[in-house]
Amino acid sequence: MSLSQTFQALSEPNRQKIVDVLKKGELSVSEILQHLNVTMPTLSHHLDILKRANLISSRREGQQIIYSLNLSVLEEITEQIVKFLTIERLKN
Amino acid sequence: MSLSQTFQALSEPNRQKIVDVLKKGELSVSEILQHLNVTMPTLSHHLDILKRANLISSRREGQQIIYSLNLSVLEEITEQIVKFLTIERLKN
DNA sequence: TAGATATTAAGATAGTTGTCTAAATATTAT
DNA sequence: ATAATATTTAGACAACTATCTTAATATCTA
Repeated sequence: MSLSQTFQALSEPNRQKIVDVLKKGELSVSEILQHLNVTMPTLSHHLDILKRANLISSRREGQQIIYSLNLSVLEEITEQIVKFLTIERLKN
Repeated sequence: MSLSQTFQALSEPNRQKIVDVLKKGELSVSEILQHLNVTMPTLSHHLDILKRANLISSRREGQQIIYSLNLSVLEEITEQIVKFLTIERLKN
């Protein structure tokens, strides 16, 4: 999973919102939809992008598909980003 | 400066490379160019995007324009991103 | 097995992005 | 002043993205 793909996945406001609402716990597609101003197919598309970036996972539960954050992946990504954005300088 | 704009600025591989080479110190446009496979105008465009995202600054030095990272901004952004990607959970 | 509910897939379209070439601007040196 | 060097601006274009409507698929319930 490349850092570019991660940044790209997170660069869209709706997708940031999805990550944000999933922090509180897993949700079905319909539940996520209530937090956004897009149609179901558009949401589905965004979920697909986040899934390909390995940021979220889904499982079927009866009629519904439940999405949740990949917590361990998020931790790794956070580390990677910190490493990328941190400049090693001489300490005084 | 929004988190979306930051992510968007950093989602392009050439721009990541620019940030990366500037970690070692400030460079002129021509010097940065040597690390990338694009034309000068394309590089100029990417520098503009990074500048608008407040990630880099430029100053003229004679015939050259010298670019450098905005270190304090990078630190703030890192904090923001960590905050965004970190999920507060109950500790056992 | 129908009908209802939930989600994804397909196809179209407008807007955005990355790239280039050519031209303009700014500084230095002759 | 003119020419040379360094960088940005303008304009064009192909590729990509976000969005929608319509259609297809999957599951549950009666």
